[in-house]
Amino acid sequence: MMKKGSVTIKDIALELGISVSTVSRALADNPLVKPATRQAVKELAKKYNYRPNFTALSLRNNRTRTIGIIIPQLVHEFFSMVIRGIEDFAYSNGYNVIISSTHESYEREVIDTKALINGRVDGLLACVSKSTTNYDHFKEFAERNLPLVFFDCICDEIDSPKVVLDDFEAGYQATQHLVETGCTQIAYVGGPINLQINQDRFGGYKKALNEAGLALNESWIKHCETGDYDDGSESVRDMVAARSIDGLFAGTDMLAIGAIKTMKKAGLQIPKDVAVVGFSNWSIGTIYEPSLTTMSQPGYEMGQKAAELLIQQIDNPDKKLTDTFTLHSELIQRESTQR
Amino acid sequence: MMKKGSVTIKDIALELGISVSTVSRALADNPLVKPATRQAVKELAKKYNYRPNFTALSLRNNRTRTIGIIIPQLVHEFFSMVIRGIEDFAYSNGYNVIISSTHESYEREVIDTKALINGRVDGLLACVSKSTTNYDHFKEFAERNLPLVFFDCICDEIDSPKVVLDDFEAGYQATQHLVETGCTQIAYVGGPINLQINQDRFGGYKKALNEAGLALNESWIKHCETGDYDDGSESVRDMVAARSIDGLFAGTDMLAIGAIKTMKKAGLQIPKDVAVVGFSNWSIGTIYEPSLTTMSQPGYEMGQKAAELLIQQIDNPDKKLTDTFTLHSELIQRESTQR
DNA sequence: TTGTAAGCGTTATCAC
DNA sequence: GTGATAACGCTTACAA
Repeated sequence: MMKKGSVTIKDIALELGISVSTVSRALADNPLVKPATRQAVKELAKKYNYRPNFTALSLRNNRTRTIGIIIPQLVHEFFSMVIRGIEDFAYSNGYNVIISSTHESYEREVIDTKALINGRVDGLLACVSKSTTNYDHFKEFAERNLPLVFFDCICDEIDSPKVVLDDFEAGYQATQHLVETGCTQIAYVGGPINLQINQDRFGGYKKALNEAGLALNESWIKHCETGDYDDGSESVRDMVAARSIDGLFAGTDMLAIGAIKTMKKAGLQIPKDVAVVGFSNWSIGTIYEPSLTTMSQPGYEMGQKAAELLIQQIDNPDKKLTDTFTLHSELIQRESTQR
Repeated sequence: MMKKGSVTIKDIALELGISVSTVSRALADNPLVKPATRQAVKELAKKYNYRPNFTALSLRNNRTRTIGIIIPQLVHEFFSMVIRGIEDFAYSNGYNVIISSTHESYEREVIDTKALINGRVDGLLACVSKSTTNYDHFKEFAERNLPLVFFDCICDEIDSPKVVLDDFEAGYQATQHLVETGCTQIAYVGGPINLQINQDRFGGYKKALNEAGLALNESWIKHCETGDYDDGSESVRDMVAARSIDGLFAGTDMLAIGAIKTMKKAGLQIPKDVAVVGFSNWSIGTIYEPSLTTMSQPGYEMGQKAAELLIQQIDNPDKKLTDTFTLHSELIQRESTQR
C-alpha cells in the first residue's frame, strides 16, 4: 500500500479520489474545505505518517528556513555556547541550522561556504578561521544578497552586521587586574596576531601597562600560532629561565595552563611567584590546580544576537543592517591571581 | 543585469537566446552540444558565478546527497572525532553533512530526528541520548526505508547496522590493569547505567574482579547520572572517608578527575594510595596532575565506519545491512597508575 | 467546495 | 545540435 519512499499528497489524493489541491488545502486548515473532507484527509495523513517534503517546500517557497553556520571548531566551549545560542534562537523562530566546522582551515572554509551558496540556506553566520586572509568566498555570498552575519572573528572588508566581544576592553581588564594584584613585570602570551581579536587583547594589555607606568618588554611578549596548551608551555620557557616575570596575561585558557605547567615544573609557585590570567572561562579552569582566573566570553548571548540579526535580515531583505554589536567580558577571579 | 537572487540556467538561456535544455547540456559537458555554444554558456555561467540550485537538484534527483547526524553533545572529544571521521568519509564521497546536537535531551532528539525525516537527508547516523528510552522516532525513520546507522549508543530494537566500541572488553582491560598494578580493593564509578555502554564497562569490571578472585563490594560501586566532573567528585566521598579503596575504574575521564580531586583533597596520593583508570582518553588527561591512565576510544574510525555503512546503504538500498561492527579500545598508561 | 494549471530550477526524453 | 515538454512535491490563483 504505502510507497517505498514516503507518502505524498498525491498518494492521499489518489486514495481519497480527490485532487491534490484539496489535500493541500485540507492539511493547511484552509476553511474553504468541507469539514468531512478535511477530516478524511487528516486521518489518512496521520495513518500514513505524512510529512511534507522539505525539498519541494523549499523550492516552492524559495526559502529553506535553514541558516548555515561556518565555525572554526566544535570542541571548544566558547563556540559551543555560541552554537547553542544560535540554535535556540533559530528553533524558536522556526529555523533549522546547518553547522559546518572548518577545523581552522581556509580551504575547508571556502568549500563549506560555497556549498551553502546555492540556495541551501537562507543566510549564513560565520566566524572566520585563523588561517583565512582572503575573503572572496564571503564576498560572493554577500553579492548574491544572501544575508550574512559575522561573529567573533569577523571580516572587516564586508559590509554586514557583526557581533563581537570587546576584546580590547577585556585584555585591558585582565592586565589591570594583574597590576592591582601587585605585578610589575607582566608578560603577554596570545594567539595568532593576524586575528583582530588577538590584536585587540594585546592592545588592551599594552594600554593597561602604559597606564600603570609599566615598561613593555619585548622578550615578555609571545604571539603563538595556535593558542593551544603546547604553545603555552613553550612560550614562557625563556621568561621562566630568566626568572623575569611576576605576572602573565594569556590570550586563552589553554595557553595559560600550558604556561603554568612549565612554570610549576621550573619550581615557580602560582600565584605567589607569578600571577596568571587566562581568557574564555573554559571549564578546565575550575578543575586545574590552581584554578584559573580568566575573562568570561558570553558565547550564548553572542550566538543569540547573531541569529537575531540574521533572521531579521532574512525576513526583511530590503532593510540592510550593517551595525556592529559589541558584547562585554567580565573578570572571573580564582586562585591563579589570589595573593 | 544580474537578478536579485542568483542566476539560473533560464537567465543564461534568455541572454544567449537559446533554450534551457541546451544550457543544461552545455554545463554538463554533453558532447552533443556545439563547442561554440558550450563555450558561450560556460563563459556566461562563469561571469555570473552560476551555481546550480541545490534544492531544485534535490527535488529532481530525489536525493540530497546529505546525511544527517544526531549526536548528544558537541563539546566532547570523542564525539568530535566521530564527526570528523564521518565528515571526511562523507565529503570524499560527495556527501554533505547536517549535524544536530540533542544536548542529551530526548525531546530534542525526537524533534531533530523528525525534522530530518522529510526528505532533507538521504540517511541518518545516530547516537542516542542518555535520556532516551522510547525509540519510535527512529522506528518511523527506518519504516520509510531511510537508511539509518547507529554508533556508540545504539538502539537494539531497530534492525539496522551499528558501530560500537567493545566496552565490555575495555572495562575488563582497565580493571585488569588495576589488578596488575597491585590493587585489591577496586571501586567502580560510571555513567548512567541505563546505557548499554555503561552496562558493558561495568560488566567488564565485574569479570576482571571475578577472575582475579576479588570480592565485589556494593559500596564501592556508583552509577552516576551524568559522567561529569561533579558526579565524579561526589561519588567517591564515602569510599574516601572510609579509606577503603586502593584502585578506581571510572567510566569517563571526567569522573576520574573529579574523583581524584576529592581524593587529593582528602590527603590521598594518586597513584600511591589509589590508582585510577579513566575512559575515553580526553586531552585533559595529559594535562592534569597526575596525568591519567585511560582507555582509548577510536572515534575517528567509528565515524568513518558508520559513514561508510550508511553510504553503502544509500547507494544500494536493496541490500539491507544489519551487521554490528565492533571496534576495540586500548589501554593508555600514564601517571595515575604508575607505581 | 473542489479541480485545473502554473510555477519553483533542474535534467531526461523525446522530437525535429 | 537544439528545443519543447514532462517530471520531482508542493502551493495558489483562477475556474468551475
